[in-house]
Amino acid sequence: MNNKCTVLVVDDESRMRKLVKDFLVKKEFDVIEAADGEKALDIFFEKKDIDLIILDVMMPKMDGWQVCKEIRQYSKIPIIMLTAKTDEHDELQGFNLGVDEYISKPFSPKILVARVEAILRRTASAKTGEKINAGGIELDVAAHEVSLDGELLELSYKEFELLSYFIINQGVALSREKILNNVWNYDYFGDARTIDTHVKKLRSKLGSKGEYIKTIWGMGYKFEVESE
Amino acid sequence: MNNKCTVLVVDDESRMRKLVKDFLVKKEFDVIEAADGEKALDIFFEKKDIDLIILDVMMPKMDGWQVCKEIRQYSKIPIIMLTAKTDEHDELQGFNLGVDEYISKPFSPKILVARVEAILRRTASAKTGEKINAGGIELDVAAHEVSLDGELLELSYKEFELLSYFIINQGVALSREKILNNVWNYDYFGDARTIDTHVKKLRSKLGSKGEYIKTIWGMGYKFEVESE
DNA sequence: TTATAGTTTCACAGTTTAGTCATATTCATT
DNA sequence: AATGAATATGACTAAACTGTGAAACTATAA
Repeated sequence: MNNKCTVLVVDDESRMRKLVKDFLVKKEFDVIEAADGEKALDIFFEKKDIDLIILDVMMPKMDGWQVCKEIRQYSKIPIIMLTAKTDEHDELQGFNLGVDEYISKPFSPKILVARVEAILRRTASAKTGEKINAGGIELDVAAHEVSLDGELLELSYKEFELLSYFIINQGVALSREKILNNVWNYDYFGDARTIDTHVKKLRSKLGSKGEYIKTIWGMGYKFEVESE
Repeated sequence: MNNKCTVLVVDDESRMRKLVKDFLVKKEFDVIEAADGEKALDIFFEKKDIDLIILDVMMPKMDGWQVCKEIRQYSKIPIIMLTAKTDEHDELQGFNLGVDEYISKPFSPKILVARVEAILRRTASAKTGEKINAGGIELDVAAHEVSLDGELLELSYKEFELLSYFIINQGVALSREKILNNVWNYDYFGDARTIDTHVKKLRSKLGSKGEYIKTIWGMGYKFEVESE
């Protein structure tokens, strides 16, 4: 999947860096380490082929938020933040700063790797102008367009976001909460039934293909194409 | 089920280590031994492919709690604690430290193995795309789907949750209380007989495979596939 | 400002499901 | 085999959930 993607791991604790590095190396990633925020910035601006940054929040001199803010002025590179404990305020701050994922220590390295791969998959498809096809529904992420059997479909912003989320996660049962957190924002506190309304519209716009959006009673929705 | 999962067994008594090791090896696990807490930490941070740790509480130099605390700063790896006798205070402490299971000596090695397998199944299924097969019943946690010999089975939300819980804990006897706490919520105050009704429905939907859900008289239920 | 499209909330109706209860059955023990 | 206790079962009711249309609200552009 990845032709040696390069990940920059920033943490002041060498043991933690080593832990993360070893797991990523095992999964065929190139890993560069940085012991503090300043070094991280140096490396990032010097080497130009870094694909993702894993950033510890708690660091001396320059903390993770500052590093993130600095980088975000120049780059949209995916950033994963590591924080000591689940702290909702942190999480909100992170998403405002454009953090892509947020993992609280302690974490399972396997999960870390899974998140890294998921993010790179996501950004890869957005970059290369790749199109995703699911049962005749063609999604052009870069162009923000959807075609039904070649015919362009008019979708609103939210409708597109929702359909993208469904198609990217096809075959996976998605709870309303999960959908809200991903398609809306983590700080959205509205009614979960809003989803239903959007699903209704999507289904009607998708015509017969609307059936791919399945209802999972008591749980949420799932996008699935029959013949697979 | 497991492609040679590696278990780290930490106990100062070599006889106890050997006992646990022999049973795990018989079940196709790789086993690494450590005679004290410090060695355990060394091994854990050096070798990165350990899937589960079995940890004795009573050890010289560094006791099990300390080892657990140390590891939990870096990893969510499943930890099973062995203690000399059931002591509620210990159990609470362990729970706060993030211990996954708690087994009091003396224990039946069979139970130990069953718990190890249950925990690994649990963590494995958390990873996406993992399917669990138990005697022709295939559980796809991500898709929220169950197949019987390849044939998709229609289950309600609760039925699916209950069956998942049974299959993840296959081979483990489950009291009604435990089932209520895990499949329902901790604040559920309804009748425990509700479980019976759901078991009834599950059994009938599972057809001949319904027999895998065994009744343990005066206690609860156990999911077990004959030939195992 | 007004018009327009998009988003969200709400209430009602129609379904599905969960849980209860009474009765039948099974089990362990004597 | 008889007994008492626990479980299985089927029918029923209450509760929970979803689909839908319309109204309220928001943001945007003319």
